[in-house]
Amino acid sequence: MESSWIDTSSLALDLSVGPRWLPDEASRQPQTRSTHAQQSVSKKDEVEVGLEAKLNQMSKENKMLTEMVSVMHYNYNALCNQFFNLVGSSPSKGEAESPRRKRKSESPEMVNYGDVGSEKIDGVVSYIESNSNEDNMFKRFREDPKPKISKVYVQTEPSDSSLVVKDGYQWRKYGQKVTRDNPSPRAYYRCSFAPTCPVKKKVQRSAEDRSILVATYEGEHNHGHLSRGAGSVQSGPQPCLVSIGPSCPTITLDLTQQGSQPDLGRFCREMESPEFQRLLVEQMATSLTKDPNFTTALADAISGKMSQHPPAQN
DNA sequence: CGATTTTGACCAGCGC
DNA sequence: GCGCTGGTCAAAATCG
Repeated sequence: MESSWIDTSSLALDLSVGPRWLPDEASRQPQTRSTHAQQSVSKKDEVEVGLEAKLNQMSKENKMLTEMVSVMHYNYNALCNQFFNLVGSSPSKGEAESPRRKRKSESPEMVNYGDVGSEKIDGVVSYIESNSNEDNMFKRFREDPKPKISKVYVQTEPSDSSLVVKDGYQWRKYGQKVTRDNPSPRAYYRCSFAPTCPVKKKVQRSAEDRSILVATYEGEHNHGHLSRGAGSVQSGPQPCLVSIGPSCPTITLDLTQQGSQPDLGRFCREMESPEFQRLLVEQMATSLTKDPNFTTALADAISGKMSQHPPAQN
């Protein structure tokens, strides 16, 4: 996941959380027409004030959630690094490379899908799987220390046949192969920003869904994030866009704020609490049920079902 | 002209 | 040992 914080453009934060203001709700507001002009003006003011308050509240919530996710990302990376240091304690990755062309097995054990995230890259949605499950990581490092591997699934235009995953890093392609289990070719890339950077990635279209690109990252960058802001090297939290799906409300998080470091410990404790988990689920459910598209689609589906199977007449 | 991509060849691991 | 396969190399081609 570390290499996958990409999109820079958006500062938008649409969590669809909390009470949602629906346009047609406005028209359903009390229709009673006051003949008194001043009364209607003051009502209008009240509505505006109320709306502003709601907006403020929502933006506060959004800000808080943004910080939480940012902290979660920080914490995750910190934990990973700690774990690497504690358990791995092996010579620097990449430096101690095994003899060249040593085949690496892609055993299921290596890629653990316990930690799944998602993000939006240049208009496409990607889902990230990384090998962060602690048990398996521990087992893996005890048995055979290997470079960190993560997978990124990138939804692309079906017409787009290129094997390019824009992740903000600079890659140099060094090979392409057609593999046995997949008719589409696999492209091999190496990080070309730093000659010593050991990170490699493989990009191949999914055999099941040709519109999905599967990028497999191996290793960790030993330099900052680049290719943003006129090629300047950047580090720290990268912007993150999370999209649950086309029909679901989007959660757009901006992690570009690099100013103050929030209280990591406090936020992490909060996020681990069952209360936070419960709230998260509640907010997801709320955002779904408040989404007019969702409710409309649900109503359509139900009415469709009912018309297919009309209730038994008595 | 330097950087990047393409592509055929080569090499090593693995299963039989 | 042999063949298959994935991963990498490196020369040529292409691009900006």
